[in-house]
Amino acid sequence: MHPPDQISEADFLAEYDASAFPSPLVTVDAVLFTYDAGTLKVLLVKRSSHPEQGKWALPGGFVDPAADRNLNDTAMRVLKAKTGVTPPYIEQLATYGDQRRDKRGWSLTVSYTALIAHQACQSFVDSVDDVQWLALDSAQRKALAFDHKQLLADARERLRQKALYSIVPAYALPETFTLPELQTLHEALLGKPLPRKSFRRRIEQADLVMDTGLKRTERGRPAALYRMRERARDFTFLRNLEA
Amino acid sequence: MHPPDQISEADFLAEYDASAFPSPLVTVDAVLFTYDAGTLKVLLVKRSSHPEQGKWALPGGFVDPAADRNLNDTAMRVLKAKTGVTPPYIEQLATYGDQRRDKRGWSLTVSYTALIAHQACQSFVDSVDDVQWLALDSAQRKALAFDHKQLLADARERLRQKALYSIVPAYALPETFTLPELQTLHEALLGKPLPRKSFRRRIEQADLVMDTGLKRTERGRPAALYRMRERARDFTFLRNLEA
DNA sequence: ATAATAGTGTCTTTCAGACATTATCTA
DNA sequence: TAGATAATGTCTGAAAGACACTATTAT
Repeated sequence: MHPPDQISEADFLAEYDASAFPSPLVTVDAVLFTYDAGTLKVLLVKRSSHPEQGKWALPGGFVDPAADRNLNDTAMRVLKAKTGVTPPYIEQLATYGDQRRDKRGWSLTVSYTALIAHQACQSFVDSVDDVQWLALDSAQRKALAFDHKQLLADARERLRQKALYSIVPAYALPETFTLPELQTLHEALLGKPLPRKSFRRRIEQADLVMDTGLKRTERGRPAALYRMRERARDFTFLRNLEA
Repeated sequence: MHPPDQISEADFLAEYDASAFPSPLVTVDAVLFTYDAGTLKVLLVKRSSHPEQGKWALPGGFVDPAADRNLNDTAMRVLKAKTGVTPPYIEQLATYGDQRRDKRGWSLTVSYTALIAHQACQSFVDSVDDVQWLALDSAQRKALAFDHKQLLADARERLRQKALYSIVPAYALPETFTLPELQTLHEALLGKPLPRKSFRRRIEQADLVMDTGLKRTERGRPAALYRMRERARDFTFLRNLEA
């Protein structure tokens, strides 16, 4: 056994100076997806200041120890600043930290994935010119700031996986939606068509959605409008759709 | 459009002082599991200094911007310091950051889950007295430093999930192992018995293990010794075992 | 031979895939 | 009515659960 220090914890804390040690820069970045006009889109922000000034980036910002009680607060603050609202689905994805990703020095960013209905923040986003929804496919071909291309690819891959065993992607739709709508969203994530019957059957059997009684007619037979049940947020099917 | 700053990025970086802004303390903690004598165990370290001096904690440490190129380096450095080796399986799990978790101030820790064979570091661990393997169940009942009880619970839950759709837990076993051995490990994680036939069938059909030709006899009929194929690291079954 | 453990054969059950059929709207 | 899209019926196939059975060791 090492002998314990002779000073008390209180004395230790009184003396402690956090800024005495070199520490990474700490940020939070969010990958906010939506589904609009048959297209997966992601929210990007034009960087107004150095470094990487002028480039498009994921919405993000420094953790503010004074304003944020925890990391989730930071993520929500950052997203609200760019969309005017807080998305109905937000989840921590991964943390990226290394020497090189930011020219200012050793930096670390905690990445969040979030989903929102396009209409829920359309007017806000349209009102500013440094924020835009970009089609996911073109965003992934673009040069983004820092390692955001990687964060974006990882977030998409995670959401793609979820499309195989959950209906979490539905949070990218309005509160009420049709099953064909949800199916095309899943198909966009998976990059391939899904069997209609299987898709509906598993959702209905697991009782993940509630029929509103309303219908939406676009062309052809009207589709039933559903609302997600809260249990769908965490529900996972025992069996994946084929990858 | 905002006008871009007139100074160049190079000038900006030359002026930039990272320590001018308050930043969280940044650490990495690792949850290292093993399976020995029919028991799940986790590696704990006795804290030699303030804060939480004398309490048991997960192995961890500050990110060292000078020594670590990235977060993985930090995780491996921390684990090597406590076990003498680097585990064959290590994966980032989640990041915990808030005002309260560390009395020194706003702090953030990136949690890693790792697996290793007990024998691979037994002698090293036995040689020091501030490190020990503790049965997972008792560790979870103990008061651990900081929010490590939560990190431990989350890591266990993630590994439990993996037991349902992969054979990743096998990295907690020696390089060669028997299928009954692997099955009892999965059963320990899931807290319930598994059907023998199903367990073997899916592993064999997916060709996740290689027969070494050797047998191990404990009592009764000798069991075949297998080695994991590299593809088992990332393989996931299409269908989960029943939760 | 018996006890103990490893490993197999095979039937049932569950649920996704395939695909034809029916339903309900607009023009 | 035709065209379009939504929704269902029903068969097939793949893979997990149940469980009885066989195989191989030590004592």
